[in-house]
Amino acid sequence: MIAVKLGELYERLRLIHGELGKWWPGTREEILITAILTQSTNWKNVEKAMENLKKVLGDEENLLPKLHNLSREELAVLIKPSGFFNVKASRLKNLLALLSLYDFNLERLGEIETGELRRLLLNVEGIGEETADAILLYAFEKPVFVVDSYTRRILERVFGEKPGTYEQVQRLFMTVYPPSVPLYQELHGLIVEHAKKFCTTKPKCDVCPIAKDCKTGGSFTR
DNA sequence: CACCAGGCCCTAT
DNA sequence: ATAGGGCATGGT
Repeated sequence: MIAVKLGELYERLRLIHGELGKWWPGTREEILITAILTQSTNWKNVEKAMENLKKVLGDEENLLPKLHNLSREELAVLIKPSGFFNVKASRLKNLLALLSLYDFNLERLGEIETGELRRLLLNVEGIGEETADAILLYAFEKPVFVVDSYTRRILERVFGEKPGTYEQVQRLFMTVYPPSVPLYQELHGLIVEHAKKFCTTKPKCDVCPIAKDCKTGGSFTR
């Protein structure tokens, strides 16, 4: 049995899934929106909700200011397919309120120091660590690694590791992998895509190419 | 029919 | 710190 090294994970996943390209679709404005819509929700449902929004607001720029002018109730109806529509409508409004303080100028927001911008996002009710980091990595292109439930699951199943806190997992990845926006974007996407195929709640290790190196066979090493 | 999906917040322990 | 419940639609 071969021990899988965390540092080899990216390469292994790349060989299995190829290049993802732009994994998180949409403009930066859309990414800010979908980051909230996708919370614990299938991407298909997020797409339906986004289509509703575009249908009403048009699919060109300035989505955010237009959204800001909708009421929470109007918003809730439009994003219904994404589930949790009441809480998500509030969360979106909260984020939009923050963005409005910067006149929805994403360029200017992007110039804010990463740690500071992260704090701003975390102060928004409804944005937790994962959503904040997803926004930082995919919308603002900051080299911050995103940790989600799949990342923990893979750490657990493939490496037999107790995941620990969000920060611990994030630091682990960011220690092993050098800070790189394309790398972090791609690696997180690969983890999600791999997990969706093989690391569902009912593991499909029988058809997973790296299952033979999982904790049932391999061991974790740095 | 049951179960889950690219979380977060609040409460209780 | 960690566990559990609520939030809700649509796909399998």
